Amino acid sequence: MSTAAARHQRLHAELRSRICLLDYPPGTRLSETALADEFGTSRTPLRRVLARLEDEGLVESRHGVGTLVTDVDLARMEQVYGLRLHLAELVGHLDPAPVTAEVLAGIAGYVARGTALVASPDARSFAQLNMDYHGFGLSLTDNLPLRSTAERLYFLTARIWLQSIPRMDLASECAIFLSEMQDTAAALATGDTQAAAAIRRTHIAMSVTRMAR
Amino acid sequence: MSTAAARHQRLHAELRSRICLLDYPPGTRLSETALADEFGTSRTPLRRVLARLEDEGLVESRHGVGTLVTDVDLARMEQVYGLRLHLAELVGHLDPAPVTAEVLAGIAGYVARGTALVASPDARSFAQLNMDYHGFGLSLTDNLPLRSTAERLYFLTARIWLQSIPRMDLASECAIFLSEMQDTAAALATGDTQAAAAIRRTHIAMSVTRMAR
DNA sequence: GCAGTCAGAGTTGTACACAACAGTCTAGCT
DNA sequence: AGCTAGACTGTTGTGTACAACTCTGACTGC
Repeated sequence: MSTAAARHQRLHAELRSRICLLDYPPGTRLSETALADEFGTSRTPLRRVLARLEDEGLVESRHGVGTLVTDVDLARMEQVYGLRLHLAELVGHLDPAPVTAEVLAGIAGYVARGTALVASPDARSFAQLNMDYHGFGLSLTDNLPLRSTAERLYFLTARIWLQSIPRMDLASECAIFLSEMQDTAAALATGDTQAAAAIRRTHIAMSVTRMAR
Repeated sequence: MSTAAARHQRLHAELRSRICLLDYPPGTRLSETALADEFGTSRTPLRRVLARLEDEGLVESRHGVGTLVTDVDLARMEQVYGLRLHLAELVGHLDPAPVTAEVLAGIAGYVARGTALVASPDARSFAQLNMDYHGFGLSLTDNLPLRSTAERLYFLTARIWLQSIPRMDLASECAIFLSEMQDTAAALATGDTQAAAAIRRTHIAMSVTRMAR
């Protein structure tokens, strides 16, 4: 693989992570020159990354003003959630991946991380774990376009939970999350990816209703 | 709207159309300088467009070689079709748009174009009509992410029909297409967008099985 | 005759200088 | 005092020169 494409992927994932973990809160002005300087490159390859983030709806470049992190609210994102629910369900029906020992080891690891999170709740750790866990959930299907589509939509809504957590009970959210992972582990132990996908779907739906309060 | 963004949209739509109508068959080497010259701009804005097309999977840039139109075959695209089927169905369930007089006028127009197509069948005209009609079908939902996602996946598979038509019966395909549009017109006349979406879904599915032969 | 090598053309990737633009602050006039 | 014009600063968008890379083909040595 060419190093240029690899660097592009790295920068894209890094900036996307910063945006979705609210290191760059909505409205933040990202400086192309500052970022290029930080990553030891010129503006040109960096603009390639920002362009992709703009196509994905995470930033918005305005001539003469700056590159602004987009603002998101639950109302505008409800359409995305409506679609995400169905896609989560589809993971269990469209080219489901065989449940290998590797998969079982993966879910066990997430249960462990979830247990640790419940022991010492932290909003940012929750968000990071949720992000990683979403990637794991996508690995349950071999349907590549489904994966990339669901990923795209996930990162579009990922920030909302962190924005809403001040109005919610963090400890309770962590416990619910761990509970979901445990249920998923049980489903995967029997090789039932459909059940795992259904669990994910209902979890997302309930999470939305809790945030909407 | 800034003229820069507008031009970007224009060039993107134009190149995408050329690729999906096989003006640029798979494997074609697109020259950045030649395209920049044709559109009266420099390589920089044009590369922005090509980057987007690459993210969408329609072209692939290789350093020192060129920007190649991607190759697609039905086998690799079956995953995309599997997803498209469900999304087509969702158009009728997720934020369905009210059936206005404008919508009815739209479908009537497409039936007319379909009738003309049956009168004098032509592969390229079919493909163009199919492309426009797909956009119309998306207008039946107000769910924006569903629209953009379905559009993205459509253009990923749009070329396959034109590639397969030499092994199929063009007149028969045109008749089937017209029949679908007439059924859709009847469904929309009763305000039943769910039925319209279901018709679209079954049509896509049957089209795939015919192409697979 | 054949294989290896090297030079050349053509391409995309990168860096940088400059143009275009938006917002702000100040100076000057009324 | 208030208001307007204009310069100034900082940003993104564009153009262009050059670097990095791939492939081809001819040439040279054996």
